[in-house]
Amino acid sequence: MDIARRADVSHTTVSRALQGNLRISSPVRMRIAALAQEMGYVPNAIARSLQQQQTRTIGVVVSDMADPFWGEVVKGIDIVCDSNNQSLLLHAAAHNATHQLGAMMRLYQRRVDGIIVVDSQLGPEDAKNLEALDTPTVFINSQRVFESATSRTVNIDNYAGGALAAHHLLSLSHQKYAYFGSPKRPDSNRQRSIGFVDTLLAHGIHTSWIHRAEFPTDVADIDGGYAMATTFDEPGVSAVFCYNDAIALGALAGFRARGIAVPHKISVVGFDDLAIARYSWPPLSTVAQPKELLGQTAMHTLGALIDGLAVADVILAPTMVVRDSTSARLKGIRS
Amino acid sequence: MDIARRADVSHTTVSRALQGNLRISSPVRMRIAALAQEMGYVPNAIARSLQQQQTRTIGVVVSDMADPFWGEVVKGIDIVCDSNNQSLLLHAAAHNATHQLGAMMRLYQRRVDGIIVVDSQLGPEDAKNLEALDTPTVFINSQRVFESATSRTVNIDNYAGGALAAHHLLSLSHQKYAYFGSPKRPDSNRQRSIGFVDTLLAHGIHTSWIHRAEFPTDVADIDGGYAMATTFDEPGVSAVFCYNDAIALGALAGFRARGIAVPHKISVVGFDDLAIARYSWPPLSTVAQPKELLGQTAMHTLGALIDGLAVADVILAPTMVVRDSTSARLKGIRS
DNA sequence: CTGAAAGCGCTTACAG
DNA sequence: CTGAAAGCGCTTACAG
Repeated sequence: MDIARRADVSHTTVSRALQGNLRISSPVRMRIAALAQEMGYVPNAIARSLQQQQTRTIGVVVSDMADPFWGEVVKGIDIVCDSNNQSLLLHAAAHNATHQLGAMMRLYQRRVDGIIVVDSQLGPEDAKNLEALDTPTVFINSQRVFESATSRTVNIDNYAGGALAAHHLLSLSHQKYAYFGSPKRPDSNRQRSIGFVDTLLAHGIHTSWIHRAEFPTDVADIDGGYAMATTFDEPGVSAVFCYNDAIALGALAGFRARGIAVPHKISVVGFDDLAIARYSWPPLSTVAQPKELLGQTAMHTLGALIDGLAVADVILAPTMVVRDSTSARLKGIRS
Repeated sequence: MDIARRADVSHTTVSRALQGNLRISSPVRMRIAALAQEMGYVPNAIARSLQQQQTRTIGVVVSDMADPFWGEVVKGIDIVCDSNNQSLLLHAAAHNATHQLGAMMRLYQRRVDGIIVVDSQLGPEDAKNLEALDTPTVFINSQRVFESATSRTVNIDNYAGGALAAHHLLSLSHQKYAYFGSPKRPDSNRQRSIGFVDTLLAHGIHTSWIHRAEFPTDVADIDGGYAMATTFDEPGVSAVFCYNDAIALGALAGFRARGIAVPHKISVVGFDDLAIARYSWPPLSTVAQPKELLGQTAMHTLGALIDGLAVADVILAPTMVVRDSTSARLKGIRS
């Protein structure tokens, strides 16, 4: 270390001084600090990581960074990383289980202290790989459910979200309903639809009055929503609950293309509350997820896991945001 | 190294075998590979980085990860990182020059091989800090222009984009125009508006027929667009070009709130071509930026910089995407 | 074809 | 209060 020579002390002393170790005398500490400043010395975090067997880095794997929903979640993660003086190693395009596992492997090579995977597609068959990685991991809105000793889960309460949508629509006295689902997200799709349907049934809506649509797994959500809205044709349905805002936004466009007025002919509710939802036409009624909070909570859970503390899975509550894409039933499609 | 003992060879041999070094005999290589596999050995990239003085990591600093535009750019960056076997260290919420410099400092501590800053707010006064960092850097869509030996720039041609918008609107025979600008992005805002205005002037539009609006710097783009649309009041203006899609989307909502039909009363064109732009109401005519390509190009430029090759700044061409938010002039606001 | 040794830039127990 | 030494997990020039 050059600065050791110029300060005429040892290596060791410089290292300690820069850490603010109180065993180093104040004058020496000042001199070293000044010298470091002047020489533009910046400690090498790589060397430090190697020595300490800890990188202060957390890995994040995301299915699709172009999705604004995940953008907000990652922002939440980043904020707490920043305030913890941790860094964030990102894999931004891991759209299936294989890619996600691959990304986790690469993160492990870099010895991240922990991993957050967002929109996880991993299932029980991956549990052994996970344990082999032996890195604390938290899953945000995982799409399949399974247990692993080194991992925890932070999820939105999808069932409750579906119920929220149902209550809102029920209060508007609709009678026939539809659910526009996403085939790519088995677990959350199921939970949302079940929460929705259960609630409708509990309020006297007959099964035959509840319809479902799904789109091919290889099309984007928004296109899927558009497609479902243009082809959907159940007489009397006046309210549709969509798996997420992207689908709802597509559906809005699809209904418009058919000349079916929202909300007069049909009410639509989404899920997520994207930034854009307030500005769609009509402004979208939707079940809101606390996106940044999901990220922050995941970081806190991961922190506990890393520190070896006991932590439980967490489930966050959604809220209903009413805007103008829903209104009281007048009449449905065709009659 | 445990595996060295079990294979009954040295440390050195294991290291070489795992690298596929041909100087190691084939049988030994096989045996070691099998052992490594069986023992679940994964090389420590941190140690490797320290030894090689190269981390194969690139740092990315973004002003706001919740913005879908940057999400797509980062996705482009990630894709080439992935195929280069590089990792991506992200700082996701550096919304001003100070934060951006701070983030770059943290990246330097981790000895990233290079840095990409997206939506850079840095200006000439930061040049010396940049050079002190002595890390190859590329700026994507930087908002201020300056030179630095260690950095390059990848930008959209903002001037050409403004001209594209003007040509499109001119072809629809509008007469009075407005530009809805973003005060937070001095350089690109200026370029887009100048490209727009120059082109209009060149086609005989009188200066007094071109109006501009801007919103307070502390409000979000989309809200700013809404605000401008609801307050804008220049008689006869029948076409507005917005700094970006967020502003245009807000403006669409604002005009709608006032009962001003788009495009019948007023045409609006955006800039960016966000995924949502096709699904707004009406679908937005906009100047498209090649978002993933911006990210990929930045990576290639950065690669050259890292390898010490000569590279120039690059300017990418925008394209005009015509949808339904623009049409031939009928009449403007009020008359 | 294989190994012993040095070194990347730090931190920290041990000794003084 | 300060320093010499060992070690984190790798790679690679040098020697054999």
